Amino acid sequence: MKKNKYCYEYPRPSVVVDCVVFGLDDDLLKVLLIRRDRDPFAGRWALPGGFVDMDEPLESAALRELKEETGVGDLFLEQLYTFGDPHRDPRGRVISVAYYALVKLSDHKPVAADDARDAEWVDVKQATKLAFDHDTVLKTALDRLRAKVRYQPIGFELLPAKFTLTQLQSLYETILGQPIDKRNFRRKILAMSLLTELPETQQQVAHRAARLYRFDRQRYRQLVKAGFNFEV
Amino acid sequence: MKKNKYCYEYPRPSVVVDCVVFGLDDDLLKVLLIRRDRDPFAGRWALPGGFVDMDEPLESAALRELKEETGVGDLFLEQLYTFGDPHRDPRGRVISVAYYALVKLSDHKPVAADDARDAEWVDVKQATKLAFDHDTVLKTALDRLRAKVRYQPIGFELLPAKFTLTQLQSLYETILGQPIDKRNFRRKILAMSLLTELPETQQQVAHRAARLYRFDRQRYRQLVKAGFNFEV
DNA sequence: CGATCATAGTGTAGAAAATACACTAAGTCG
DNA sequence: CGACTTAGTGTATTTTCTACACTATGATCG
Repeated sequence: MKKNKYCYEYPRPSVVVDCVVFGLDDDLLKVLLIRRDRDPFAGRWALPGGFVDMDEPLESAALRELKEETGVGDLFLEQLYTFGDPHRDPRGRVISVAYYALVKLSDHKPVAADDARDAEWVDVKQATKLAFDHDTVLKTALDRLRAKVRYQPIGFELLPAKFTLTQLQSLYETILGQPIDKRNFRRKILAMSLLTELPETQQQVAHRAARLYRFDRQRYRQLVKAGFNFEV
Repeated sequence: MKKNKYCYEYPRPSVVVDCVVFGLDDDLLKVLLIRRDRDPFAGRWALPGGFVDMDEPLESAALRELKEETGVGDLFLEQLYTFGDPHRDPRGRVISVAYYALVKLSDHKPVAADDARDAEWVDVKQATKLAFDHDTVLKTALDRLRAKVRYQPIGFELLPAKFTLTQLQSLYETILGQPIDKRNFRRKILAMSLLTELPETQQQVAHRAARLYRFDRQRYRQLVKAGFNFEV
């Protein structure tokens, strides 16, 4: 006896949040997908997401869904776009507020076979034929990530806390899909003075060990306030 | 006998679209506001907007609202952000998908005192203490406009079809809030080859008449496809 | 009808930023 | 200890950005 308790004078759409979660697995950019076990689109991959509670801000809803799927708390999260085509969900009018997130896949390693949900990290190039309009959502997120990474240092969110300059460069090359000159890249990145050189080097590599750096978030905030910009 | 016909198993928020409509009035950047005649926020200025119909795409809802308020059809319209704080409307949960638009105020001159609605073009600098969270929405739109105008030639949407380079420069100065060097500006703008020089000049000015130009939208589309970028 | 006024329109030189490019250094492994 | 692998470094050239001031043209007014 819990059906149809909530009645309104005019019809209302459902509102969901969907999350495009990016992670970097070696040199592959991956996205977190969920295998749907019921119709519509049973058996197809979909973006994690769910309904927004009535007393819950949109961003909190996105965070909640993410924690349920990935267990990850500390991450970069930003609103992407709102998709509202009347027929994007065959069950009825569902408006989706999409977010995209960047997680340090390397730190929180609980990758596949989570929480009883069939969640998996999939190479973005393989992630096609998704449920609903999620192909479009993913493409929008990728475009945004590519555009944003050029003028804001968000790439660090995908790397472990300590990383080498080569890792960082390779990340940019992966996201932007084009090779970058090593010397020019290093000069430019270091000129931003957002990186702190650590007294440590890489361990257990079969060649000269590279210096480790960390991203100096505090300094970044200062520079943003001072009106700096950060093109790569 | 039309109350509460629409019943659901779980509660649902209302969804509205709100529009931030910018127009250029001489050297002032203005925004279209509506004086609210009922509570909440009776007597305060608000952004034009309204409920999304169940079978209507979000952008169509925004366009519909805009036509109702301004009579303007031909305009630049883009989704801005979705505002979903649970308490942004004291009457209940209302999620607002905000759009921003640029209109050629100079062409469609039916400015104030429209359609029985108390709509008015207000200098953006004067537009404060708006209803709901519309101060935030307006600020977000302004930030977006300022950022976007630097790398996409959307400024033209605010000017009449035929305009002088001085008008264009003054528009950029108004939006960006800083003076620009005349010679450098002209060189850069003309180098993009997005402007077609017209065989006409300005009329009825008490000094040397300036050459008129028009924006070549077709050429713009070609260049976008070719991966050009357009920083100013 | 000539002087005055207001804005249109134009070029260059110096500084800064972007690009292209190849070798030596250091650590591991067999 | 030689071979292998990646780390780390500098310079010259080209391109882009910036700063800057005078002449041209048309309208108006006395």
